[in-house]
Amino acid sequence: MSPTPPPSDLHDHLGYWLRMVSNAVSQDFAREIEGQGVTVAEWVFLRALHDADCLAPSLLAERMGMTKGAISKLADRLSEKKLVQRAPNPEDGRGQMLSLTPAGRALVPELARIADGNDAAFFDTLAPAERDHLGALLRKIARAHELTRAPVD
Amino acid sequence: MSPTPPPSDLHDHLGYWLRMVSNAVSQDFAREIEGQGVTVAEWVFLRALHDADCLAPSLLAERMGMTKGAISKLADRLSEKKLVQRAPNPEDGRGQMLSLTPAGRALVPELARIADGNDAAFFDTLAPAERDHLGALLRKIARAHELTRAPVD
DNA sequence: GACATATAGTTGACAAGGAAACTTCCGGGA
DNA sequence: TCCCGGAAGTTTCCTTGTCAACTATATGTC
Repeated sequence: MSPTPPPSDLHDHLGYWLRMVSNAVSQDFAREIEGQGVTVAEWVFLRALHDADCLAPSLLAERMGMTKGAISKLADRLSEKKLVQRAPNPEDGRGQMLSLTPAGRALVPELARIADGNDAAFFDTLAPAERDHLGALLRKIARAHELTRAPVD
Repeated sequence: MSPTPPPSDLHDHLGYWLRMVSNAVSQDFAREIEGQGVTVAEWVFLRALHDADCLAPSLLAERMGMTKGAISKLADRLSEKKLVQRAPNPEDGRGQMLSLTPAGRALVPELARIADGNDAAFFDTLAPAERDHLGALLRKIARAHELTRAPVD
């Protein structure tokens, strides 16, 4: 028997493969939407706003799993790009309401198509049943660990 | 027919679930090894060095999927922590040879055990067959896209 | 009504990685 | 031998996130 067994290999962990594939997907996607002048975090931000019509930064922070500070700066950038606008919350002097500008609203479907294409391209090496299975497994894990935040990075 | 179909939902993408689960695993792991004074990138660095005995920074950059600059700074930090040492490469005046210090070598099995525990804890909600299947699917995707770099972030 | 406490958002300091310029060294031609 | 192109590392600047301190507003308690 060896005095100290060799440490487990990186490749033995599911987390390793998960990170590898996940990073590749995200990096591919980031590169594609870079052409639209937008980052992945900005895409998630815009997409959330598209559904909500108008959202408080604190809620967005909660949903995106980022700090208030990060959201504040993200909003600055998107506002600079004329994709998002801030308005005071009439019911609470501290709060504000974020919403998409027309340009921002117009951009979302464009980005969504890119996201669709990226996802399809990346997972087309799997058969449809395998894709379904992969999705089911991931959702099962997410549910078990009560993951709810939209992942950003 | 609607004039503009609604943009696809984030949740429709496999990449979304992949990122969500992957980020959760990594963040959990990062929090656990923080107690050992080490980051995830540093763990990957140390683990690679453990197998290689001595490695050039450029090779490490290749394997970790990071830039030379990042590796240079990572080596600085680990050297500061007395876990890694630099030596000049006798055969090439430009190169150097990175290796683990005794402290670094002693730390790797400790970190490996934490990694094992983290992985087990995270995926124990899946049945063994499901875990195998998940791993197989991820490796299939990695192979199809020729992913070889150890993911870091 | 006044004050203590909590909450919304902003800001500044810091961390860590990428891109590119830079330094040093190698090795191949003329 | 003397260049000159390329490779190895380092350094600088930029980006983008966290954390914690700060400002302003709201709310509950006496």
